[in-house]
Amino acid sequence: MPTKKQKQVSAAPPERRRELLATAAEVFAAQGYNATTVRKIADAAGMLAGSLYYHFDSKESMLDEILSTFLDELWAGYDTVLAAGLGPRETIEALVTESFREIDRHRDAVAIYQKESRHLAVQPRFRYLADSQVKFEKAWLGTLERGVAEQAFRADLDVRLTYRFVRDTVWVAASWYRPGGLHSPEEIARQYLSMVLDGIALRR
Amino acid sequence: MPTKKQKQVSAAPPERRRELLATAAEVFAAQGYNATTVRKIADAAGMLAGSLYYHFDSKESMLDEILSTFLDELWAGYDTVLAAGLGPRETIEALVTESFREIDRHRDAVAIYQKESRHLAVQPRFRYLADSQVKFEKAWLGTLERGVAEQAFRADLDVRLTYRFVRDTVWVAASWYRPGGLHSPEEIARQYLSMVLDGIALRR
Amino acid sequence: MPTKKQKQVSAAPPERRRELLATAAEVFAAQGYNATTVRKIADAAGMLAGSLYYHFDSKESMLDEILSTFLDELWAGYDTVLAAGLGPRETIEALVTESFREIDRHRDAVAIYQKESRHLAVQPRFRYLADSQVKFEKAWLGTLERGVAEQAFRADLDVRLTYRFVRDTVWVAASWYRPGGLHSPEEIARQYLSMVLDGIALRR
Amino acid sequence: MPTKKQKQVSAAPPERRRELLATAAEVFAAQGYNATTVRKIADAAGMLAGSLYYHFDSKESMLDEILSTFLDELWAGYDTVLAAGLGPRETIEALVTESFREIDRHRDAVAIYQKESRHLAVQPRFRYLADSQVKFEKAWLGTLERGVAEQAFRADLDVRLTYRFVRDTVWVAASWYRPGGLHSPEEIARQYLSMVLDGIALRR
DNA sequence: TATGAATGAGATTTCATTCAT
DNA sequence: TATGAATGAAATCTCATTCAT
Repeated sequence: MPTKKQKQVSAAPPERRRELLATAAEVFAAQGYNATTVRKIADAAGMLAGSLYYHFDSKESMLDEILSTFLDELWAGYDTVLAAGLGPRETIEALVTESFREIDRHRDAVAIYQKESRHLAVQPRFRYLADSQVKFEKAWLGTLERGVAEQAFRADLDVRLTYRFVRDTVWVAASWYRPGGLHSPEEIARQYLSMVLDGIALRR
Repeated sequence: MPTKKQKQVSAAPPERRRELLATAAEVFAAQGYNATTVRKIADAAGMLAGSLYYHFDSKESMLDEILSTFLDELWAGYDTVLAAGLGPRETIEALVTESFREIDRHRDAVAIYQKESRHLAVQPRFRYLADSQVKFEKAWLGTLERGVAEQAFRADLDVRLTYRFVRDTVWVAASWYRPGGLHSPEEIARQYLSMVLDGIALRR
Repeated sequence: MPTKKQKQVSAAPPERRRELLATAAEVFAAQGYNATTVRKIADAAGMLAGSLYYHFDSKESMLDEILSTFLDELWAGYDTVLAAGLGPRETIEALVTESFREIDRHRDAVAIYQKESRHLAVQPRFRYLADSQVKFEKAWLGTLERGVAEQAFRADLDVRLTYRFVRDTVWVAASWYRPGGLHSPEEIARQYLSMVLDGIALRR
Repeated sequence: MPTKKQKQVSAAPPERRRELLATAAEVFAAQGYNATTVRKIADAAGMLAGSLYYHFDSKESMLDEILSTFLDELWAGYDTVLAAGLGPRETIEALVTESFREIDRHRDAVAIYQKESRHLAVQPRFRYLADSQVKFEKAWLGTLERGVAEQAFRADLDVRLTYRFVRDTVWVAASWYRPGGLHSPEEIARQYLSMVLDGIALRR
């Protein structure tokens, strides 16, 4: 039964949008949002700059949709993990693994997020970035604190510093990660977790 | 390393220049290079946009001077460390500590470097960024490999992954570091090293 | 007078055309011709912008048809009045009454005419607006002059000023007139004529 | 003592602005706001389109400044009249005369106001147009009502209709008025008042 | 040294119009 | 008849840069 492409019954309209957003995300990630002209996006999509405005209100709304779509999916994954009732170490392991999966699925969006979220977050339109940031910190920092209390994590470290360490460590990976590379997201997660949890020094 | 452009105006008091560059760096770091208009810099410096051109050739040359000054100093520090003939673990410790000191001294430049160096490096004018990158990798990766060989570091990790892990982990700190905060650069370095080398998990 | 363009699509049901023109006229009148996008018209008509082009050549041709239809009807009425051989005062009364009837029937067209005719008239396509203007002035000014000569109207006024006064006085009414309001066009005409002819001051 | 141009001591900066606004107003009045491109304004001012943005934020802000400046002056004049404690007929006479003086001084702004104020007034930025409208109606309608009560004006007319009649009759004059023409504003006001108050019909 | 005004190139956006389906 | 997608021209606006004073 050679149905290469199942008919998009009701999911028809967003199809083109999604393609265009993927293209835009690629260019944004590669060149930076501000350095990206809509003409570059249109070129990459094989159309004229003005034509993009049939699909989107503005360059900014493309950025908005890219980021919010990513964050929605990220939180779907995180919320599942957080609701699973795991111990602190297992929660951290699951969050890190989930993060690398998201990087794998949304590499461009993550890269954009890394570079732009800080100065975007002050704009009302992008308030949700700041909100997400807060929720994010609550989840990770809370887990780390629980881990210290339950003697899963070291107590001699500034927990806030630890939080930043783990957070940055994971997410900057998006800047060099290439989907379809040598390592699967799970494999990268495994090695990262090993380093983060046990260190890189050889134990004697 | 960056070859310094000839100073543009003969006897421009270096004092004012430095102030203006610091101002520019602050704005670049906060808003991103492309999103920063010369007007914003001028506003922050209390002058009109056109007046900046008495001091600098162009917006790009400000960026250039900020980044090259930073890299010059960074390499002065690194080269001293690398010439000291320390063991691999001690070398890593010294490099990390030196890195946090540079973040302390050049926070804005580091933040700019993080955000912009990738797409700048392709321009001839900023070739030195790519050169530095190569030299940087040689120093760190080499030290890590030496450490594995000398059984200072674990052999079961992908060393390239380890390199990125350590590199990113240290430098992203510039994105949240505030000079004059709770911890001195040395204290932060100490804790970071402890995490990187020994992990955050409690050993039983 | 406007020479009708050939109907663009052979058997386009004139019914739908008329509806669409009424819709277009409404939007033109409310927002101004230039500020009206074809999308706004299409929205108001419950279709997509491109679909309008099945019915009309262009946005301009809609405007053309609205204005020429209105002027055709206006002149049918005026010509009847002018051919009736009335005295000057009675002619003015009849013209004013007829004008308010036209405002009642073509409110939007009149409003558009008021706002746009001056700058449209220079275009060849809209030459008929200028022609109408000339014919209009001839009819009114002539009647007023005849009235002065026959001692129906005051001789101490600049007749040109009087002409403008009467003309404007009547037609601006389209800007506030709402069909189906308190007063019938005939009643408004009566009161306007009373003011124009006898003034608003109480006679002692 | 040939002082052609007194030195503009403190009023220096707005000089250029005022010139440019006058130019813009001229073009807006002639072609309509929407049909006027900033390029046309710039051409008329002998500069490039982009250069206008050194002086103004946007095309809209030029319009805003033109209209608000006009209304400020108008109300200064009206308020003086209204505060003078005149009888109703004398108040109407003074308001009409003042109106023609404003038309003389701000012909372009008045023409723009006539054409654009209705659809602008719905925008928050131009709320003051609606406010002014209300205040305007209060002043004129109030005076007319007082005049009816004090038997200065006819009681057999719909006063609201009378208000519109007088209001429109005066202000549309801006559409044909040319400063420096045959009649001074005062002379036009005199004849208009004569028509409005006593009618154009010859009394027997 | 700095200002005020402008340039000119290019960016984003708008919109009437077209056209295959 | 209408839709969905696009074109292409032009409009508004931005901004690094220049320059006379």
